[in-house]
Amino acid sequence: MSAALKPKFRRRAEARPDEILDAALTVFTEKGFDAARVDDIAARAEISKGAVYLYFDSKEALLRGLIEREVAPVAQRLRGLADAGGGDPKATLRMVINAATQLINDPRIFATPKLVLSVAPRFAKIAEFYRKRVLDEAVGAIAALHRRGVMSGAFRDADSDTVARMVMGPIFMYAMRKHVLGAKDKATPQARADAHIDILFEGLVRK
Amino acid sequence: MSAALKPKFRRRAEARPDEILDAALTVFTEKGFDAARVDDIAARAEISKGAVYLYFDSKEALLRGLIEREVAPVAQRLRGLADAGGGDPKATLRMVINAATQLINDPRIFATPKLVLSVAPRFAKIAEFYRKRVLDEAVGAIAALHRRGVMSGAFRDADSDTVARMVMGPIFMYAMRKHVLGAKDKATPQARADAHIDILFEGLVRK
DNA sequence: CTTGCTAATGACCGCCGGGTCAGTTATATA
DNA sequence: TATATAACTGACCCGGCGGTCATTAGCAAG
Repeated sequence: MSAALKPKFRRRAEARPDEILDAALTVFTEKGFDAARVDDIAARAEISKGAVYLYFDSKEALLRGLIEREVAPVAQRLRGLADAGGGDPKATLRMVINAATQLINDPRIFATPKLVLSVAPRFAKIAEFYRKRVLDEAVGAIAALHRRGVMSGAFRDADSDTVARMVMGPIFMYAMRKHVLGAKDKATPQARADAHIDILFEGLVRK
Repeated sequence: MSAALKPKFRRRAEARPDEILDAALTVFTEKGFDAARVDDIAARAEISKGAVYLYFDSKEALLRGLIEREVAPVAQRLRGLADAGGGDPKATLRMVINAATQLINDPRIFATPKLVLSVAPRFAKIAEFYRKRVLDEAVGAIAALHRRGVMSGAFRDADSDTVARMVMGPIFMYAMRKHVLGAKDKATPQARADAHIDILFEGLVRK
């Protein structure tokens, strides 16, 4: 008990807002928006509750700030996958399904969608924001990919929005089952992705 | 303003618990579990808050009671559709997708799943209960249907769980988008179901 | 060292909402 | 009409949490 005695707090953090949002994401995800106390978030960020209110006007502002921050990288990733894969729509779609199936396994990646879904009934603005900036983007990207595939003759013609739902729906449902309802599964992500691609590409019916 | 003067309250309702649960479902769905006040629920059931506590120990008990009551009919419906459709797996699956696509449009039908999803992070027991009694039942029923189809030569062989996810996932995703995120769509349920069935049965790839 | 400023604290307030309970009103019985 | 009892009310309590603010701790500059 000699040299250390770390200071009661450190000053001048431009990094503070981000640290607070990190803490908020963790606590909101663990407990849900209402049950999470601002004190919890402050504690997790290792500052006092008062300090939180230096950077954010209210608990709700914390939520909005968090979701806005989290949307950007997702949107970017989505745009990336739309353009990726060179000219081969089949290969690209395969890649997309593989990547999404892998990524969704990570609880941290699914944390924000999960949070948005849970607060959506009470915060219509947030719901709309997320729908337009994430869901519609994703659906649009996959639909566009499908249409390119139809043009190039790789895919049969079909309703592109439905195609998007058949790509994302099963993955989304798996995520909900695992991260929200707490199910464990035996199949590896790779096996799931392979089966998904096989059925989606070849269909269910024996020819 | 003479004869009526309706009594301040009516007595002896064996129907009370059910009326309260009806009110709870409405209010929980509108506001979410935490934001819903027991006073709100009482008001909606046209009784006082005190009366609610004559029938339920706590707000949480209200939630548990509600979900337990709502699970039974869903499970029953699932079992029904699994057995229906005579011997033709293709026709049965077509029917299942059609029915599910139609049913999910009704906000009241999706209300409980939506509620469960929103409280699941905080009430692990409820999440598990719902997962086993509803989700696993549904997945099991569809998987069994698929396996029957493989036996009879109607379907190609594939991982049955993945098949189940490809049947339910797109429908579930549509429901979330509509009932949770508040999206409106142009396509009719029939059109969506038809496209879903077409892609699922025939596959995406041009032969 | 002093001064000035900002980052941060932590004790505090007020209110909201879950839960209680003494009292009141309807009903059954006779 | 009188009595007993079950159903119900509504005022109340109290703990917890969002939000505030006077005060203090750290830092930079002269």
